[in-house]
Amino acid sequence: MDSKYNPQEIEPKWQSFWEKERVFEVEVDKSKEKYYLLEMFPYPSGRLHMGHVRNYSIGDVVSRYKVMRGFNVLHPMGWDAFGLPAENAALENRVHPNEWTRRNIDYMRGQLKRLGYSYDWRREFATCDPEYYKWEQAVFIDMLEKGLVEKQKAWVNWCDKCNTVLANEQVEDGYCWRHGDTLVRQKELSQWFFKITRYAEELLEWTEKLPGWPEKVLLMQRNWIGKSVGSMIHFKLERPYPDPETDGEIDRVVVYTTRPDTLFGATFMSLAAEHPYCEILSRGTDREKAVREFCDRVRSEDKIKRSAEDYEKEGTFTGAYCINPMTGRRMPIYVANFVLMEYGTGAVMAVPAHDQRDFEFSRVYGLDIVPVVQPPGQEALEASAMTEAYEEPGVMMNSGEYDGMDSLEFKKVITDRLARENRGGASTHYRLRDWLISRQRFWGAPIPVVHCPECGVVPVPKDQLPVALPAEVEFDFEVGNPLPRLDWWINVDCPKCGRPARRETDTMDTFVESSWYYERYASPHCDTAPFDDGEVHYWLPVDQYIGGIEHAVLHLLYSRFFTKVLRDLGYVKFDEPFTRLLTQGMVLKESVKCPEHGYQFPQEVKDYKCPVCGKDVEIGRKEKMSKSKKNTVDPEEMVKTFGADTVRLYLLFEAPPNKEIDWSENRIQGPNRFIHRVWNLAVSRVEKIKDVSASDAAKYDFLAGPSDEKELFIKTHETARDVTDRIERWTFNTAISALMEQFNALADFDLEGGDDPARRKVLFRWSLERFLAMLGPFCPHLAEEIWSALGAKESAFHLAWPDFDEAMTARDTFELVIQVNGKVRARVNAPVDAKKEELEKIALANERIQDFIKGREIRKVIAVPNKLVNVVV
RNA sequence: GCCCGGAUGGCGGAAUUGGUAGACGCAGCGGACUUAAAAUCCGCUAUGGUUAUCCAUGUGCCGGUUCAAGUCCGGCUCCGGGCACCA
Repeated sequence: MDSKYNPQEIEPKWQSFWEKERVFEVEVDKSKEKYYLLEMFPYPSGRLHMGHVRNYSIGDVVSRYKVMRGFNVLHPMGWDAFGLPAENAALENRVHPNEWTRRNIDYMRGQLKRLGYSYDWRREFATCDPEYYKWEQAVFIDMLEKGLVEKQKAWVNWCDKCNTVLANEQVEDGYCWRHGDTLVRQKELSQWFFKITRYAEELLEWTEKLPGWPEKVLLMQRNWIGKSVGSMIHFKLERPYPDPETDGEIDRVVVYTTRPDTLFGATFMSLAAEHPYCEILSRGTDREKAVREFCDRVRSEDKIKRSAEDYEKEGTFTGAYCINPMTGRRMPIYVANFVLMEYGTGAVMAVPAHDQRDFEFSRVYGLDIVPVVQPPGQEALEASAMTEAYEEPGVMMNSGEYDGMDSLEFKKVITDRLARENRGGASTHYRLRDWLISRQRFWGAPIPVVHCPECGVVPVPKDQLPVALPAEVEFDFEVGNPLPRLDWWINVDCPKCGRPARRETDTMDTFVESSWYYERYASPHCDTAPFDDGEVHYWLPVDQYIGGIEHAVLHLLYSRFFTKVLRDLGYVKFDEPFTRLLTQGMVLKESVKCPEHGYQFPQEVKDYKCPVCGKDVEIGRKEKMSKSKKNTVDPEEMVKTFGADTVRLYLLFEAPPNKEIDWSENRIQGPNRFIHRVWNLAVSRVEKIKDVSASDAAKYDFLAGPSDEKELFIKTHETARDVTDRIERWTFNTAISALMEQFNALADFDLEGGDDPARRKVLFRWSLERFLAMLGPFCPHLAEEIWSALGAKESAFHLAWPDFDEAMTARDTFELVIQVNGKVRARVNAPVDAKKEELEKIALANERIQDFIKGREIRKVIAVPNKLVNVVV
């Protein structure tokens, strides 16, 4: 060993050793219990960021730990390689996105290897490999045939910057998830959808059966699915209207409500601006122009404005009326700006007495308020006296024969009656919408269908897959997405009739690729099917998945859906992809902003002055590292300065995995110093213990030896217990602090003292070896280096995890705490397992305690064996 | 508005089922080594009290249960996150 710790030298050495010895390669082995550990794969943006390093360092601890515990561990890595940044880079640099992507992958693979992660690199693939998306296209065709994918005309989200549509899950607060500054517009377009709504109930039910997931994520998914139980109610129109779609007639408006009990109080009807009836009902009347103008205006407003809290409730009368099925009342039909087309039927029965929005609306437009639910135990509501809607349950009133009935009970009664009379019935709704998966972009998996003027939509036959992206394409800002212009690529013969047809030019949402990549890792090179049956059912489901909380309803919901689809298509036999999930905390850093020059790199800011102009800067709060805020720290720089082991140890020691980390250059000194101390201790001791073997430790009874030997022996056992426990409980920061304690004990242990030098050496070596074994998952290079300096020929990767024997930690005395009235007044040594009575005797005999109880009456003495005695006076 | 989390020294964080609050580390202070600095090593470090091995106070606030509360119960405050005109 060099006297100086030099990670730049030892880390690459061990990395190539692991690669050469194929240490991390795994195969199906039915004699061993499998463990599939997965971290969310990265988008190859160019360089790893600190969040990646944290994610993968957490995973690597568990992976290496499970190997040492005897599991057959699958730990793969790959690339989420399709997506917009590659395409934008292509436009800017006029290179094919593939070239940009591959270059980034090569670079980032190198970065991952320099961090020493235990991946089986033979299983690596990128989602932009045609051998990968070929199988995605095959599944798409299966789904098409099963009716799980459909082209629908709908109002969809459009981002002007992405130049494409977006799924609901990709719209955050009305803004594009990629471009936080770009408002999403609504456009009516014909697009491809995955029928995820068919799985709404199953996806919801299974959230109750995933105990290994954080409750928070399950809750977010439940909210997103948004189940509500209510009724459909038909309202007859006053007169029929012609239906332009079917050439038939429209005679009713159907609404969905969770408050059928308030039906007697429905005094008008509200339609969404996107509702087709707005036009139909007003056509040819004097309301036509006003309705069209109102609808156009509302529709052109962006989502964020429409969902703002102070968005004023507005509407306009369509000129049409419908009839309340219970009261026969003539109800005017309005278009209202607060009614959403995407929820329920886009039409709402308005009950101003019992819905605050309807109440406000009725005030503005002078519509009748009829209370039908009476607050229990209070006087009946009086419409003229109401200042707000009464939304709670109560007792029915103004509801004919049902007056006096409990409103909750009435819900069932009225729904049953409507169903019996064919005027409605029970209905369940979900907030979840179908997943819009088509994108008007080049760099994605092509949707494998052709459009034939004769046969319509025709899937590409499976033996002609993949429908590969063209390799020879010019990229130009003026043109944008080149795909729709590539006549040679688009013009094909219809696979069905052979006549000229056109290829679909939309590609799939990149979230489709990430919905099943983890299943492909089981047999990444299988070329006859998406998965090899034996492999996928040996390894899957993923036992532990680790990634960011930001995917709580995106990737994690899509993946659950896709797995269920694959199951129903007969590809897999399990229901859920991820048994356990850890959402790791983000790595944060404060941002620094100059009022004139915007965000600045904190490390370039001195004395709170802008490095450009010298003006005072604002120190922002700690937030997620991002390029736009310039608050990033490049992990590669950190690895160059401190070494991979130190960066890993810092990220693991700073906080528990699920908590945020405030990046601090200061605090990396702790782990850095610890690693140097470990190195220095090894350098100074290795030669002295070379001639003894740790296995001789079994020959000695250290518990009977000198007290310092006994203490090190017990500490070593206790550390095995604590580190194991804490890894199992996912608090790696405290696992590391336990290792630090054992190290401190090792460093304090005097190798020279005692009566039997050989025994001391054996003890020290045995303790050091166990320490190194447990250090391995955290600092693998350091552990390997010292392990080999001790004479080992095998990799420390395959060491057995230190066992723990309770009997080996048996001390014969403990520190007894003596309290008077619950306050600690003395500590004395007492024999372990002393009886309560003995402890009481010891406590009362103590001089200091006697001072405290002198002249006072002892009311009670409580003794807790091996802990404390409390004297109550 | 609704639903989840949180709140412990100057800082990150410990404290399995109520039983020694502050493990481990950072920063700080003092000392050793050094011509000097860095590094390293040793010691101190919750707050207050004329800082002895003593006393008092102390885990966001108010109250309760208990021999004993960071931990349990009731009522708040603040912070973070998710959802939100969902009929």
